[in-house]
Amino acid sequence: MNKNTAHSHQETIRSARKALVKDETILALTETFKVLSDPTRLKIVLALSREEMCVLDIAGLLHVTESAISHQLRMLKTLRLVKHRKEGKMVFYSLDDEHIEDLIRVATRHISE
Amino acid sequence: MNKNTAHSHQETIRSARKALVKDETILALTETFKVLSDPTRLKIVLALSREEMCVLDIAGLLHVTESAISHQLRMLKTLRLVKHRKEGKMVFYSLDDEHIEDLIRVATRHISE
DNA sequence: GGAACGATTGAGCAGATGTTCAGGTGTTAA
DNA sequence: TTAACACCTGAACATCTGCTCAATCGTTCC
Repeated sequence: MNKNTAHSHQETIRSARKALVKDETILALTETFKVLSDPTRLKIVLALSREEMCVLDIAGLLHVTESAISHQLRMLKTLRLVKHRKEGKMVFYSLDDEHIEDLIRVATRHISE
Repeated sequence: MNKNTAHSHQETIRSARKALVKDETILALTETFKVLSDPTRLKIVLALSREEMCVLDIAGLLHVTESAISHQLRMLKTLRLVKHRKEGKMVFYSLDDEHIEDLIRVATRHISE
């Protein structure tokens, strides 16, 4: 039998016994947190949680260019966090996820200690 | 009175009336989400939520170098998410935040639809 | 003392990220 | 048709991020 240090030996045993979270789950979780980790995206989500808005409205509200907003909306759309509705030349966006607001609510409670 | 388009005019009124989230709050929220948006850090937090661990144990468990873990632990320590306790040449880390686990729990519920 | 060990640190690097810019699509109105 | 508008897109850019590597610190044990 190998004479490992007691330390790394215990680690091996513990590691084998412990049921870890699946990598796939870890990635899904980090993806979720990553979307909300950018100020612009978080502001968009917060704005849309109040009411449906079009791109120019969001851009004006956040003082960010149309283009930047459009890029972020595309990402939010891909991740199925927002949905859109066309009306003439305007595109109205709204939240498409009930859980996200819970997540922001819990985080808000967290930062206020 | 200026003849703006009806669209941007309404935006102006709405923007003035609406009470937005403070920028300071937004930054605190994104900071919180950003910590959990990296797989290595999330795994560290999940591991420490089960039990106190030293650097080498975490490194072995996650198959990441000591150095990488140490770097991340420093960040987690700065953000007061973990605390440490020295015992000889080993440093044991543990969670220092009750709310983080709630946040992960809510996110887990979210990804499982 | 010196060797071994656990942990930390800083510089450097490759990859990811968010914005800008210029150009494009599709729709409406003149 | 033409012009204006709302929006979208891809490339380029600067910045940020997480890891590696080498060196270092502090502690323990011989």
